[in-house]
Amino acid sequence: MFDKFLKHISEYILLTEEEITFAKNHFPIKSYTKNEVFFHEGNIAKRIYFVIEGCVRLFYSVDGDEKTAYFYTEGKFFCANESLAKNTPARENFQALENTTVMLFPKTPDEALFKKFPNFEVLERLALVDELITSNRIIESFVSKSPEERYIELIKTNKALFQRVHQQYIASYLGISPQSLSRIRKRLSQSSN
Amino acid sequence: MFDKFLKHISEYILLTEEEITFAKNHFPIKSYTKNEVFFHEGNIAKRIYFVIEGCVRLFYSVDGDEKTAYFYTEGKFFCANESLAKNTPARENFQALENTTVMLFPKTPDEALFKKFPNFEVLERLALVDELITSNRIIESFVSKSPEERYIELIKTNKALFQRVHQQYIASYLGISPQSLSRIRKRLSQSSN
DNA sequence: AATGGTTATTAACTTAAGTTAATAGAAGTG
DNA sequence: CACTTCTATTAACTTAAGTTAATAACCATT
Repeated sequence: MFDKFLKHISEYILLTEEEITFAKNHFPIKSYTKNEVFFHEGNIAKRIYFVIEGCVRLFYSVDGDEKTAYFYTEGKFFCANESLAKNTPARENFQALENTTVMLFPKTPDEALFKKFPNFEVLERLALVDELITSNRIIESFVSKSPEERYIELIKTNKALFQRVHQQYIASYLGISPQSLSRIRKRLSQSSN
Repeated sequence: MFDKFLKHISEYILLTEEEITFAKNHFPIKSYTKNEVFFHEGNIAKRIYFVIEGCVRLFYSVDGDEKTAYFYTEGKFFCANESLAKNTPARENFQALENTTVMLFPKTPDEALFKKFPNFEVLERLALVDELITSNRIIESFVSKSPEERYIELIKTNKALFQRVHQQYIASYLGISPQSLSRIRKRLSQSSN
């Protein structure tokens, strides 16, 4: 499993032998079972997660409803950012949608660690920027596209997601009800025939 | 104007005398006139902006329409993040909605600068995290609230914005048409009387 | 293979947003 | 101050999403 981690992390940065050894000895690997909600709102985030294998859903609870904000798959970092930064209770919930294995990175900024292994600081910054870019794209999509257009965009950019994730979650991620997504799909399948 | 910068920046971090002097000598201050679009899509971002005074609108051009994604006011950092990180043409446009003064921070990560003045690195990370938290809140709002609820939320969290920004831009920021925002306002004013 | 439980689809109806256009109101300019 | 221009509101109509409920399709378990 650690080898898979190395493979994914090489997409971000080339770690030194020392850094790899340190990660192996100090960054825990954890596994969650399908559908397990392993981080609950109200808790204070202490760690940054990295998906080695599987798929994680970020959702908010609103009036007993779950509203999906994002999906994280292999090679992605995630955490309850605001909670981590401000030491406040998180509003986020994280759920494994498949049997999922993650690596836990230390809470940042960890200046002592960064001084010893500067690549971890670079890595963390890359992860932050990556997440920010993704978030900005989602916002762009919400302000500039209709639900139908967002659905079409998602198929284009991440068709694989539909093979892994329930449609109700995708509907929520698009900001609409499952019924509306069903209608959109019907509309599109009819207009293309 | 530099004093105003120091006042705002103190909300983030305490800079050393050396860092303050360096900023004064190396980080340019620029002013834009009301309505000026000072950064256009298609350009490649080279700088991080910091608002010293005024208000900046981030918008995307879609089929000749302008879609507002965010407003930046005093004390906020902004830039075309993806363009800056990947050296690709930006999709963002930035427009001063008032006469606006900004400070230009160097493109990051600037490892040489960070080594000499570590606080700039910390500052940049704080700015990134701040922007990410804001983005995540906006996404939470889009997936979990109706336009009307987003409008009510915005009044609660940032009423001052309504004194500074045209309603059409706020409508776009909420993901709806100006006419819809007008209707929402009417609905709410009637139901509260 | 049969069962029970979950997920997706469909339908009928309600509500609200999009669109086009006209009007009223506010702000900026000479 | 008058004029022009831009912005916000209103109206009428269209389109699509929300909602509730029923049904169909799919999965998991035994």
